[in-house]
Amino acid sequence: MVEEATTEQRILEAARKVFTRKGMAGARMQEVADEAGINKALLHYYFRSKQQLFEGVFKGSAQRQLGCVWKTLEEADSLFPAIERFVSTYLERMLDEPLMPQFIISELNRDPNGLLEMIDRGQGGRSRFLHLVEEALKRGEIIDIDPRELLVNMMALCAHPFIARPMLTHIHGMNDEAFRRMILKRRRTVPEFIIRSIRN
Amino acid sequence: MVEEATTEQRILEAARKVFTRKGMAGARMQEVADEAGINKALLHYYFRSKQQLFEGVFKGSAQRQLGCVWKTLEEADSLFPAIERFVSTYLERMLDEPLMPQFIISELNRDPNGLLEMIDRGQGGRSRFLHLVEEALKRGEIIDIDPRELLVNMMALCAHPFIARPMLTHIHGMNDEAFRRMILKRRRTVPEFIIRSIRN
DNA sequence: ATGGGGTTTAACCAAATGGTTAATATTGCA
DNA sequence: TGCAATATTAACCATTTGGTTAAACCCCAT
Repeated sequence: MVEEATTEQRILEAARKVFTRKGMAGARMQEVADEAGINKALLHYYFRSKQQLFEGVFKGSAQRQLGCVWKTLEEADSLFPAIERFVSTYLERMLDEPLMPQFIISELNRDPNGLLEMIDRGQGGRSRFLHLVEEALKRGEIIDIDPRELLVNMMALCAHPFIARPMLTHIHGMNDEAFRRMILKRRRTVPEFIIRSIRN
Repeated sequence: MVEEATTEQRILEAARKVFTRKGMAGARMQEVADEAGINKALLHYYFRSKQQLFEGVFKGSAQRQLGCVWKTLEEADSLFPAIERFVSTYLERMLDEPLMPQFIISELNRDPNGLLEMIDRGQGGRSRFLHLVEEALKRGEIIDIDPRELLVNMMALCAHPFIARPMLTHIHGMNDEAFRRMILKRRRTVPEFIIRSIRN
């Protein structure tokens, strides 16, 4: 028996699509309703306002995605494997939801308050990472580098291809399949790139 | 004698601010008019439509900024200096206009057609860069690396701090001054990071 | 001064948009 | 079966928004 999606799920899925495509300001409630195959009034029956719908989508989608990425850092017990797992997990997650990074970034720029608290979930992973860098430094495994800057670089190398996707695919003349292959390849090359540049 | 800005200039400047803050969809013509200290009708007197105003702002701002960054690659005659100049020029330019990267990226994601042609101005710099990588490879200066991927990494390391600024400053508890210092420091550390990881 | 071109404004308009209402259809259950 | 709660819809509303119009204003060459 085919379990049909509940109306609420269909709405959230439709809203996710429309919001990530058009952004909060550009998204139209009517478009979400159409995408979900329902009436606009029904949309407001389930989610009283656009803001509320937005939060419903954002919190679910973003937290699910980012959560398991940060977790790789918390679980790691030495630096190089931490980097490898962080990068490959990040890239694999985002392949499932390629518009998510740009969406998060975009909304964070428009409304820094209220969304940032969600980022705080990653603080555990962050401090764990800083600790791993310190340890590796003490053991003489890596050169002296600002651990915060290293984290910035890791996130940059992971996220940027998704965020700048239209630009990259255009500059390098890639189609969707080529983009996908590039990301899969980067699961290996990005950790190599990072580790080569910090290894002692 | 103080040369006052012409009305058209004031409009463009105001529009740039509003568009970069709110994006195309979120920007309001009234807000641009207010910011410029003029009437909304006068806005339409100078720029017949929102789209036209948007293009006026975008083409000027983006082309001016990106133009001289790509130029650093065209002018360079060996790889490592090319990387150094590209990075420092990029970072310095974007410090003047910190919202520009996010703005470009964001609009490129919403409307890939029509804006992409502007990116093509960079093709000269791109092919020059690929050539420099090949040469360095032949001379045995660097390890075997996909030059396109190297370019992606360079752009990622430059652009990402600006694009993800609210997230970064929040995660690492930075204020505006700390962010600025971080960018200035990266003029040196990013080229080091890149070159260390590709040098033979 | 004055008439005419470019500039600026107040008032206005039509369409789009987020949101509401009241009535109808469906479902679960006593 | 019948009734109450839930789900769904069509029609409607108030506000916002991009855009227009026609009149006023300013400046300067005649």
